[in-house]
Amino acid sequence: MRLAELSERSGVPIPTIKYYLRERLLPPGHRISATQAEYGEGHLRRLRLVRALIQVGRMPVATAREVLAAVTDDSLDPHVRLGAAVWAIPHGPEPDGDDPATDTARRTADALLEQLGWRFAQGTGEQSPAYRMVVSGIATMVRLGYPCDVGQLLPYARSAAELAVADLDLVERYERGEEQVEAAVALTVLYEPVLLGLRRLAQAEESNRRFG
Amino acid sequence: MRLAELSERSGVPIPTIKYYLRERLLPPGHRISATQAEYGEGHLRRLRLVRALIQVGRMPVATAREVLAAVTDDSLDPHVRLGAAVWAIPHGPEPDGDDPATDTARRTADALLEQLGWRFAQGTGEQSPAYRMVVSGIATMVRLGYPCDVGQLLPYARSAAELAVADLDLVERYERGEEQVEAAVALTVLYEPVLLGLRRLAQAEESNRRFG
DNA sequence: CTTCCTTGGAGAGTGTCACTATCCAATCAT
DNA sequence: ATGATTGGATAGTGACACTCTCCAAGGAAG
Repeated sequence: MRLAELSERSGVPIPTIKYYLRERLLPPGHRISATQAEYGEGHLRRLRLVRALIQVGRMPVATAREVLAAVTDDSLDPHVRLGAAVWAIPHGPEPDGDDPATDTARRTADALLEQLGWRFAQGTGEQSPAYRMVVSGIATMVRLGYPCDVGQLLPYARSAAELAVADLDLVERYERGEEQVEAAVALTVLYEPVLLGLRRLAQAEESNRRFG
Repeated sequence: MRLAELSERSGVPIPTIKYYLRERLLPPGHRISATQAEYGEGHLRRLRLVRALIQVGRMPVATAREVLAAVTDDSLDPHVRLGAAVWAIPHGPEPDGDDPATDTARRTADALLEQLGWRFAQGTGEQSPAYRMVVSGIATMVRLGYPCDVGQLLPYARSAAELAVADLDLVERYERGEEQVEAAVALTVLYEPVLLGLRRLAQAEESNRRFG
């Protein structure tokens, strides 16, 4: 398959594909001659994943590159690779270390994880992006004057635990290996908007039930 | 309080506050003289909310303006206002109408809502942003070759329903009125990163339990 | 009073980042 | 042979959230 066909079948404009190639989000095609390269189904698949990460996951190009590098790194054990890929995924704004609200948030988060018995959640040694994400979110709420204590967060954490079970069930449908890692990344990222959308719909439904 | 003090207490640079004033994200201060204006606690509160919407919610300025306009619109009934504010909130990429994957996604979403009995979820007349968000997310997964049928989505929808109950419980702690609408907006937006972060942490925990 | 500093406001400029337009020489199709 | 197409490199575009610079009108210190 040539660049033009890759573009047609993926719906991504040719210059954009060239850009992704340049940024090493997409591996180069198999060179046929000095001016032609051949692309396979793997490229098509990878290209769609890239688009999903960038457009749906709103991920910066540099971050997407890291995630994809982890997905493809054959030198790692699949389980480790999965961890590395998901580890690289998001990370909004970093928690502001100078802010007392951040300290409060950190204590709340730690208490919550303690109560849930999530010992691996903070990551090994340094703190995981997910942990920082939670802390920074709580800190923002504290700053705005919303209480946001452990009791308030618990139902959210319990729902998150259910979600994780559903996630892992889906991931286990795939063969261990690159395919599974790719599925994990895709499902983690792509279910986010779906989940948030469903939450909004459920809110509307619940709101109507109570006040309607 | 003068602009300088507002800036110090909020941590937002003066030029940025001026920018928000220009963009009508922040109501103008009470003019004391031709060159001076006084700002109150309400301004500080609003300013922090603006930052939260833009930086945490990654919301474009224009969208934030709409949301805030709905929050402040005294001519509307609080319940309607709440709906209007949340309605305006985000909405990543629009579903691509020309794509067969979008049709599949729409059917899946409709079947899911049918099965759940969520009748208000699609919005009145036109489709709600949340519904479009869900459709576009499902379509992306279909395009990537992930099955994503009703059975697969159901556990997510059930968790979303639990989340909505928790959300509405929190919102009901506040007095009906602007305060409540503001709380609803803040909680909807600010709990998103927390929720997604908790999901990642729970995934790590669950993954460790299964493969660790 | 006068001199200096600060204030709020307005317009233009900056940085970032994902993408796109333009060229170019080599090569393929006819 | 010859015109179109390909992949690759370089530079440009557009959107957007700020941020800089200037200005005239007040206020404050001497």
